[in-house]
Amino acid sequence: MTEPLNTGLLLFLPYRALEARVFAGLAAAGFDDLTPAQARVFQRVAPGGSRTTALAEQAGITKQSAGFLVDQLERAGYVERVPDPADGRARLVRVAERGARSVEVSRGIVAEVEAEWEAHLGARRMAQLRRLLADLREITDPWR
Amino acid sequence: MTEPLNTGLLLFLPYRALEARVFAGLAAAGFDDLTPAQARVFQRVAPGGSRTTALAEQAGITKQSAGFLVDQLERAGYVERVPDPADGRARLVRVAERGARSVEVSRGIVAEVEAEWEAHLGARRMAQLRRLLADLREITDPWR
DNA sequence: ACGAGATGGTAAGAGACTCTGACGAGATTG
DNA sequence: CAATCTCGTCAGAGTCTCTTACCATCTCGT
Repeated sequence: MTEPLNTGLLLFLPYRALEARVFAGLAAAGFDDLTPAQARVFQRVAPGGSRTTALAEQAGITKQSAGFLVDQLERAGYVERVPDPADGRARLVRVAERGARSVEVSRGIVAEVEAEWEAHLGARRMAQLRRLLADLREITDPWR
Repeated sequence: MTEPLNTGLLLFLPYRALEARVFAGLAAAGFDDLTPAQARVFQRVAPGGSRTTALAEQAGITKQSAGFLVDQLERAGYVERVPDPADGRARLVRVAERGARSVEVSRGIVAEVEAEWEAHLGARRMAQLRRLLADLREITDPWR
């Protein structure tokens, strides 16, 4: 892992840069109580709601940790839990009102950063990058 | 951050896949005492040695946390600390013997994964991807 | 139907990781 | 030489994650 520049580090650097920008922007917009760990779970809540177990798998943590973080997100008003009509054991985690507002803000920041990247790379190469990453996802993302 | 596929998530997925492979391989090779946090610091130790403060900056953590992790890495034999001849306050963190062996192993695993990616994308597009990421690094990596 | 096993979720406790604030020792600048 | 900066450490607290264990509910085979 110590050679000049392996592909992993090359992937990680822009990811972290983007994440940092989103956090700074959210904090500036009043969403300053969101921690990185909470955000990584919140980010994966599907439009129709997600089960805690599904969130845990996709975030790469145990369901206990996911439950812990969802508790905090619920207390802070980012998500709400409703019973899952399809399964009496399960509850669906859904984006709540405050969460939806934070999504709006972060969406704007992501668009801003992506615009900067596009300005640096050029529109054609930016599209190329996205296409390459999407292709790579086929063999690196266990969830589709 | 909740839309179907922002570029950040696209970057993160292959990164995590690679990291997971390296960890599994290291553990299988007997380096099973290395934690993710330790590895993220260890990964950034420069060939000639690095100062704790520099490692902290590059890993995006405080110098206290970095010192804590270097302590563990030292105890486990991955790194050693030597006085910095250029600065009496500082000590240089260098890769130790066991650390060097782990680097060899992880280098092999990274090469293996990159070969799989190349097989999936094709040699030309893999090179394209690396070039694009290297370009992106210019505006997302504060350290060069 | 009904029992066995799988699955969604929670609880308790411990350990790992990180932060803020404060500090000493050495370097740098004027 | 004095003021200031930088490297690193210590102390304490908070956050995040894990393992182990458990209950409730669903699913499947008989």
